Amino acid sequence: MDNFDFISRVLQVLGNPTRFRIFNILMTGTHCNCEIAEKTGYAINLISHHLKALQEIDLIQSERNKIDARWIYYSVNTQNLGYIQDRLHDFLNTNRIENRDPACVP
Amino acid sequence: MDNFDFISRVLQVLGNPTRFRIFNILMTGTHCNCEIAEKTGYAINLISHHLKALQEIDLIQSERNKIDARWIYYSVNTQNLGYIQDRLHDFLNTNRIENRDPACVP
DNA sequence: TTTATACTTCAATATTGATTGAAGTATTTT
DNA sequence: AAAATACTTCAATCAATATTGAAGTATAAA
Repeated sequence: MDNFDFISRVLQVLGNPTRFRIFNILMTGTHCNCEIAEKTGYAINLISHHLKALQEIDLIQSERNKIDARWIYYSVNTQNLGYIQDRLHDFLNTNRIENRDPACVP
Repeated sequence: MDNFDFISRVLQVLGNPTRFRIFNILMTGTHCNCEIAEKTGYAINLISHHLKALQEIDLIQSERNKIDARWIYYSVNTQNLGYIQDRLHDFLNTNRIENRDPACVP
């Protein structure tokens, strides 16, 4: 997957409003599935589904509680978020835009 | 529409791979519909449809050719792109992430 | 003023993937 | 060992929207 496809995929994943909302909750810190359910009102399996998509692009990570491993904590993968932030910034950089004359002229 | 919804909408629009590809072509400079069709192979009305969506969030703009007004030129709205770039950068800022203990603990 | 061009809009269909409900897994508690 | 908890995975349905084909609009050329 080249950089173009990577950015496209990230936008696709965050482009879903439900996922965007869940991600934004994780931006306020570590949460478990049940807490996200509480805050959003979404079904618990739906949250699980979207967390998986976020995890697949390494935007978030999960960790089981040391004492009670039934609890799984989800948090933003800060290192990769920084990377994505940079790639996205580069992608949207206005300097990339060339002063081009369209080929189709009368 | 608050900033959160705005970013969500931008991600939604760019999250579509076809639109993302069209947008990326415009990042290489001004194009008319027919040129995008040539480069992508997409149907001309499909391109028109996606350009409209990009235009609705002011990511791109259009201008008719002065001599032959049948030609419509599409280009990235650099000012608004810069704004979006900044908002997105803020949104993804790792400093926003709080060091939070999940409420659900054993 | 008829025809051609460049593009848009509309309406219908197709596709993707979001959502739901049920079943399954892992772990802990009793 | 059985029941409860926290969550995941599967399979089916549903909804949003992408795509297509046809008709429509605006402008220019013949």
